Amino acid sequence: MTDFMNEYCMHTATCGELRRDDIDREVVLAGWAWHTRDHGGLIFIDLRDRDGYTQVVVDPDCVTAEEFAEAEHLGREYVIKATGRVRYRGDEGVNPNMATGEIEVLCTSLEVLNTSVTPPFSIEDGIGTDETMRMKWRYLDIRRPEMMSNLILRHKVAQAMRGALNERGFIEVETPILANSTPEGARDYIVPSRTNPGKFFALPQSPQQFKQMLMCAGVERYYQIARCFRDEDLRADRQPEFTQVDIEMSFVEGEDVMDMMEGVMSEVLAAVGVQHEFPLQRMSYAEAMERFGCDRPDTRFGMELVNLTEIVRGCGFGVFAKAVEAGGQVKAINVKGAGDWSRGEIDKLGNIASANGAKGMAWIAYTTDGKEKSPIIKFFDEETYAKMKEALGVEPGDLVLFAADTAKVANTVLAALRLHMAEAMDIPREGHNLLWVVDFPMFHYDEDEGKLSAEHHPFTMPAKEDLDKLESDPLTVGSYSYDLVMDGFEVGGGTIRIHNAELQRRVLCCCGLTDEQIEEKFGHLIHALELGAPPHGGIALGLDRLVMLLAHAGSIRDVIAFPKTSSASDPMTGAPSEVTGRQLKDVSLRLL
RNA sequence: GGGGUGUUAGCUCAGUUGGUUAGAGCGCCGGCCUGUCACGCCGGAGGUCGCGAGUUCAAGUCUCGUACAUCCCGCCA
Repeated sequence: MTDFMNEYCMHTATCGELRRDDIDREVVLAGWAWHTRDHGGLIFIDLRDRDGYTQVVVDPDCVTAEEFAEAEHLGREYVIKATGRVRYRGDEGVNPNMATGEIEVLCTSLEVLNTSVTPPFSIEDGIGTDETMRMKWRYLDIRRPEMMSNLILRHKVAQAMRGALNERGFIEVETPILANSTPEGARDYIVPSRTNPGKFFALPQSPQQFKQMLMCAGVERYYQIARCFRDEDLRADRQPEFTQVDIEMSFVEGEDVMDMMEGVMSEVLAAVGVQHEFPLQRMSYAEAMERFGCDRPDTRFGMELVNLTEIVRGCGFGVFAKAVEAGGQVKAINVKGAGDWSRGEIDKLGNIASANGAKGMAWIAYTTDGKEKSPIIKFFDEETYAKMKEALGVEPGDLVLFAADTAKVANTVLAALRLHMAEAMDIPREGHNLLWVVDFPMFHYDEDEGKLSAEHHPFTMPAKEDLDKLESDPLTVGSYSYDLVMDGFEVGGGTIRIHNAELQRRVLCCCGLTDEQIEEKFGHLIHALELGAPPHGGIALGLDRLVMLLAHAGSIRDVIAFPKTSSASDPMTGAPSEVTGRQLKDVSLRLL
C-alpha cells in the first residue's frame, strides 16, 4: 500500500518505512511533531505520519540558526518537512520498541509547514479519552495510530471483499439512497420531498428490495458496499447509519450462497492475516437456542446451557415445577471456579437475570472445601437433586445458576449470564470463531402488535415441506435462512427469497397485511416476481461489526471514521441541527 | 420508553464521616540541559466541582429535578 506513498508529494519516505537498509539515504520526511525532546544543544523530534514515526535529530551544527530556533519552539502537532540523512543510531541508541528504532534522520533542513494550537487532548496510542471529546475532535482522534490502523484494516477488508466478489462474477451496482418507506421493520429516517409536497422519501434500511429487482433484471450476481439507515436506539454495536456488504445471486439455493460466502470470507480473513478453518460449522437455530440460549452464540468457550426441564418436572420446588407445568423450561449453567463467590456477589447476578426478564434467579454454590450453599436445595428430594447434579456435572468450586420461565426468557437470561460470567471469570476467548446458524423459523409471534412477524423478513422463502402449514400452523414453518455468526455477534444474515408472486402474497398476508396494503406497499415487487423472476437469494454482511471484531475494538464507533453518539448526534459538526423557515416552507413543513 | 454507571483544571483521574485555602499525573507557560525516546531538573499559571433547586451553621460530598455521555433491556422486518 505504501508503494506510491512517496510519489506525487513533497516527501521521499514515510515516517514508518525507514530501516537499517536505508542508512545514508538522503530523505525528505513530512508529518506531525509528536513528542519533542529538547536537550538544549540537541533536539529530538518524533515525526509522525499515518505510516508510523521516525526520530529526527536537529543538531545546531547541521542546520541554520533560524531553523534551530524554530525547532526549539515546535509545538505539539506542528506540521513539519524535514530533510536529512538516515543514520544508524549506534548499538546503544537503538530503540527496540519502535519500528524505525534502529535509525534516525539527521536533519539538514527543517521547514514548518503549519503551526498548531495546543490540542485538546494528546495524540497517544490508547483510548483513554472521553468519547464525546474524541468525536468532537475526530480528526485528532484519527491521528492516533490505533484509530488509523482501524481505518486501514477496514479498507483492507472492504478491498478484499470487493476483490473476492469481483473474481466470482459479481457486479457492483449502486441503489438509491432516496428510497421508499418500509412498512415493517425499523423506524425509517425520512426526507421530505420539495417537488411532491407532503410526501417523503425514506433512507433505505437495506437495499433489500432493490437487489431483488436487480435479480429480476437479470444481473444474476450483484454486490454493493451499501450504507444503511435505521432510526432506532443505539448500542455499542449499532449506529444509525452503518455499512453492509450486500450480496445477491440468482439460480441458487442456500448451500450455494453459504459456499460462496465461505470462499469470500476465507480470502478476506487471509488478507488481514487471520487464520480460520473452512468449511464452517453449521448449527440449527434450534440447537443454538438449546445449547447457548441465543441465535448468535459465542462458541469460543463452553459453559453451555443444561436443560433440566424433564428432571424437575413435578419436583418439590414450586418455582421450577410451576414453570414446567406452564409449558416453560428450567435450564442452568455451571460456572466453574465461582463456587466460593459471596452471597452479595451472587445477588448482583440476580440483577442481570431480572434485567433480562427473569422473576428471580436460583443458584447453588459448591465451595472448594466441599460445602453446598443454596436457598433452594432443601426443596428437592434426593433423587431429583442427584439427577440435577449429574446433568450439570458439578464438582467443588462450581456455581450453578438457574432460570425457570418461558423457554424464551430462560434462554435469554442464561445467555446473558453466560457471557457475563465468561467476562467475570476471565475465560479466554482468543482468536475468532465463525459459524453458520441456519434454519430459522419463518415467523415469530409479536405480542405487542398482536400478529405474526417475519423472523428475517417477509421475502424469505418458507421451507418447501412446510408450505401447507403456512396458514394453519405458521409458527412451525421453517425457512431457508442462514446467519453468519462471529464471536457472539451476527456479522451477516441472508435467505433464499420468494420468487413466486402468489407465495409472496400468501406470506405478506400471514404477516397481517391486507390485499390493498400488499398492492400499495409491495406491488412493484409482486409485479417483478410475476414477470419472470429467477430463483434467488443472498446475504448482507455487517462491515462495521466484522471490522470491529477483527480490530478487537470495543465499539463499532472505533472502526467508523465519523460515528454518532448514543443520541445519534455528531459533536463535531453539530448535526442534526435546525433548518431555516425557508427550508421548511420549501418542503411544506411546519414545526409543531 | 425503562434500568445501571459517570460528569471535579486543557486531558485522565483522586477527593475520607458534610467541615480551613479542592489535589495528583500529563499537557501548557518561563528557565536550564548535546543522546533522549512518555527525556530530565527548577519555577509558574490554570477550577462557577455539568446545570437548577432543596436540606444544613456549613454541600464537590446528602436529597430531588434536569442535561449530556456510556453500557444494558425494550426496539433493531
